[in-house]
Amino acid sequence: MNASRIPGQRAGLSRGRVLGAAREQIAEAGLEGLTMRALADRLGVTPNALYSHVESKTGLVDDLLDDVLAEVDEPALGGDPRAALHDLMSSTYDVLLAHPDLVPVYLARQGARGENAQRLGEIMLTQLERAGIGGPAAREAQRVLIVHTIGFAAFTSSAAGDPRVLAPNELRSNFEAGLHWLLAGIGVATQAGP
Amino acid sequence: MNASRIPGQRAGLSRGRVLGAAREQIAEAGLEGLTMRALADRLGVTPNALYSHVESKTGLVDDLLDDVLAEVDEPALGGDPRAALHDLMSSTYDVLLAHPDLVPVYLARQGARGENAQRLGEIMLTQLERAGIGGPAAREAQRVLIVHTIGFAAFTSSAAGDPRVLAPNELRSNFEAGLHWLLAGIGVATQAGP
DNA sequence: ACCTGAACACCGTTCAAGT
DNA sequence: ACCTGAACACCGTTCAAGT
Repeated sequence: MNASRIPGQRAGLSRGRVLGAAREQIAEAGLEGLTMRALADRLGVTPNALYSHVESKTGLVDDLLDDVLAEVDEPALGGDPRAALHDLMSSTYDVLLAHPDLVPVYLARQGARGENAQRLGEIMLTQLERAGIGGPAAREAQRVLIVHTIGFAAFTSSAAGDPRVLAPNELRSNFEAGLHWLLAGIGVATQAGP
Repeated sequence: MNASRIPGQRAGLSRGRVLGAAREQIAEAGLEGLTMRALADRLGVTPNALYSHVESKTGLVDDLLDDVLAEVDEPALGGDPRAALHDLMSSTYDVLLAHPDLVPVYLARQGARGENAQRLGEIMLTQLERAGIGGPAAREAQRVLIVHTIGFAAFTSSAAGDPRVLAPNELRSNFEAGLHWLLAGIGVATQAGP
């Protein structure tokens, strides 16, 4: 597109601008529409210019994934640990569904390598500890809750394009039902379901 | 590779042979190694010849996915419905882990379009009914159990390439723990965990 | 350090032709 | 109907060069 620049001239790119453009591209054309070449076009740059700010397409997507988790609401520090765990998973579900194209990629990658993913994982362990669950049992509970939350978000987002769709409301309350069953099994359940 | 054939000569291809070669290719080179061109090479054929037996690469993978589910053990008809549900999900988990490269694709696709997937879904509903769960509650339970099983299989298979790995045994008993929590919550639990 | 130009080594899929 | 030959419209990534 932009042939007015010659080698050596800056285009004003930055890592942040590249990630932002990637989010725009996904929003407009879906995950399959996110190619290095389309991304370069959007930024008015040749494809290889991106590699000055991003190590690879895989790395770019990894950063995108972890950035999404920054939007998850952290529970208050002093509150009820059971409610905190419920709200944390529930907020994660909502945040994931706000970026439906990225959800299927989550379980494919190792679930917890980015900064935000690790931080959320530690918050979970802290709240589990406060609820009386520690050691290996806490890590078991943590994995089950993560799988349920990301898995159900993936299920919901893939069902969105289906002909005989369920209403998102129904799938959300389905997610909540499972979450309560799990919290009860782990031993941190509130008295009543919603 | 094979330049000895001229247009019009048969190569002896069939849908079954294509699917079989696809499985071999995945086993040797992983899912990313499954390309139409590599598949054609393996069969001694030009890439476009495959389109006489398969509608697209996506369709091929869909068939591969559903074929895997044919290996799942069906529960005995007359037994305890709680045990049947447990064994069915447990067998599904094992079968999925026997094909780790295909697992991440499952949740990305609509979970239940193939023949075998639908058949297993109906078996679940039958056993839930026998356990006293019917109607919308049964479909809720069904979704939660499916998400847990496929999700945990995906988690386990992605953790297999990890440096600080957990033993597969540990992840399997982690899966079992979550499964028992869910069955208890649904209302079809056995008295004791494993 | 940041970008362009050009290229490498691939993809899935289609179209026309041959038997 | 089943295959080849050739091509279309793409990919991610690398290498050399320019400022």
